[in-house]
Amino acid sequence: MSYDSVLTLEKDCSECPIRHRAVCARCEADELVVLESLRTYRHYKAGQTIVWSGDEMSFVGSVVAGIATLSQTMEDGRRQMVGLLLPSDFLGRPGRATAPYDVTATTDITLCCFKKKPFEDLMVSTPHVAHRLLEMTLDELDAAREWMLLLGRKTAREKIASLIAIIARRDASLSKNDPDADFTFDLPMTREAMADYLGLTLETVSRQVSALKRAGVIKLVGKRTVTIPDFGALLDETGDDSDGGMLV
Amino acid sequence: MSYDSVLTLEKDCSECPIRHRAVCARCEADELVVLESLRTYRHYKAGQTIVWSGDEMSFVGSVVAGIATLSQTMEDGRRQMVGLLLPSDFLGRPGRATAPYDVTATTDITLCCFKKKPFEDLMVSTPHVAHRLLEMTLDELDAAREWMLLLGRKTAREKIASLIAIIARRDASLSKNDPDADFTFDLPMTREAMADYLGLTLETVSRQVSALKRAGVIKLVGKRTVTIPDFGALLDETGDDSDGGMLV
DNA sequence: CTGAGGCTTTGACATGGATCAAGGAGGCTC
DNA sequence: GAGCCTCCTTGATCCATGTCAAAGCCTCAG
Repeated sequence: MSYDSVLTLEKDCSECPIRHRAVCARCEADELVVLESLRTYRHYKAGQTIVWSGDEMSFVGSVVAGIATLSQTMEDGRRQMVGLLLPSDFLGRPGRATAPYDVTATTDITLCCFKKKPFEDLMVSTPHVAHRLLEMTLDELDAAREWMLLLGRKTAREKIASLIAIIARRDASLSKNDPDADFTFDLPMTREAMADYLGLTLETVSRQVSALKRAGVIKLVGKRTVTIPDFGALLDETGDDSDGGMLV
Repeated sequence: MSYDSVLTLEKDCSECPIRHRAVCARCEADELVVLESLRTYRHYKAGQTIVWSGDEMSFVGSVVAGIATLSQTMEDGRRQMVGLLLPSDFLGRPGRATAPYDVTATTDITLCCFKKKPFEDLMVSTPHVAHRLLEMTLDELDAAREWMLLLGRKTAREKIASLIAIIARRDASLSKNDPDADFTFDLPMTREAMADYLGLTLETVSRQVSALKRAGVIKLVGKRTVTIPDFGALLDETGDDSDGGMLV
């Protein structure tokens, strides 16, 4: 294995960090061999735009490491984030020529890409890929619909609490913290990005974060590091069903 | 064919009105035979709840005729519609036990249903079904994301104009009207339902409909029948890119 | 250390949409 | 036709959030 390939994570698929969660999750060893022969890695720097809305998309792929966002912008500059791509999430759509949203790297990011046409062929020949992609798309649709409730009906304070709870939960599931301990994590985004997710202005975000802090629901260390002394208290602020919130 | 089966649209799949658009669109004649042996029709009256959020869902299926909505309700009664099921749309999710939303018939409705387990088997054995379902799910995801922009960033007036434009377009594509003529259609929902879609109150909906009428963008005959004298003028009110709006 | 630039906070004020309240229009039953 | 629904409209007022503006904090380059 070359030094370069170590740097860029281009290992065997069998050692890939997203092996068990990405579109290829269900593939057998022989299918992986085919995938491996088709894939190429791409790297983008934090802040870089990966695709512009309306551009032709010649490839599809999975996020291996890093975070990207999907967003739409109106003519006058109003912007709404419509999706978040975390490691193992899939980018692009087989069968579509142009991108419907802007895709932006929010951290340095590595993608495992396939040219669109070969991937479309793969979808036909490899049901495991198609099936896993369906599963992932259905999950994304659920997430989008939950977000619609947030955007359409929640107050600013509920929106902030919901976002923090979602990020906290994700971090908890990744880092397997002691669930009883206070727990602490970083908000991986600016106030402006939070505003774009939540359909608010950055000033309102700032004010509501301060309000939750004053109320003791969260604690801040610096601007970005959050500690949650009582997760239940945070959930009470989200406006979600008390039980529904716990189920996830 | 029995009298009863004519009444309930239970014809051969080959004569089914949604044959070319539903999950079964890609199926060959031999696959249809299998589907036909598994399907059962269900009927619901306008206003009836088809599934409650959290209920176990023992079936999945397609809308044959009529309209249903997907909605979420918060503890205090705030409600957000998160999806619309029109003829040929698919209801339910293979692999999931309970419904994540309320599903309500807004008109009398007929569903072509399959028990969940046999349908899941079908998904494996019939790639045409799985593939079509993926395609439909991706379309729904796009629609959900477009709606997120509307909910998060559009003004009340833009929301109303967008909703009317969407309904108008759908009716136009169904009825193949002369595109240059004024065209006229019914809003298939109450002001309250419109409010639940758009994240507004029914009063605001009423006011903004009146405002668009005063501005000459739409004309009303009765409460529900809308005429659009100049589609371009309506699109200008939606806040969408002038070209993007036209592309669809 | 100093200054510059990006991010964030906070204040003062404006306003779009929500809320509360009353009444109108059309359709239904009797 | 009378009375009663349900749905819709309109007015008055309130308030959450947006807008505009200033200043604070942190980091980085020099």
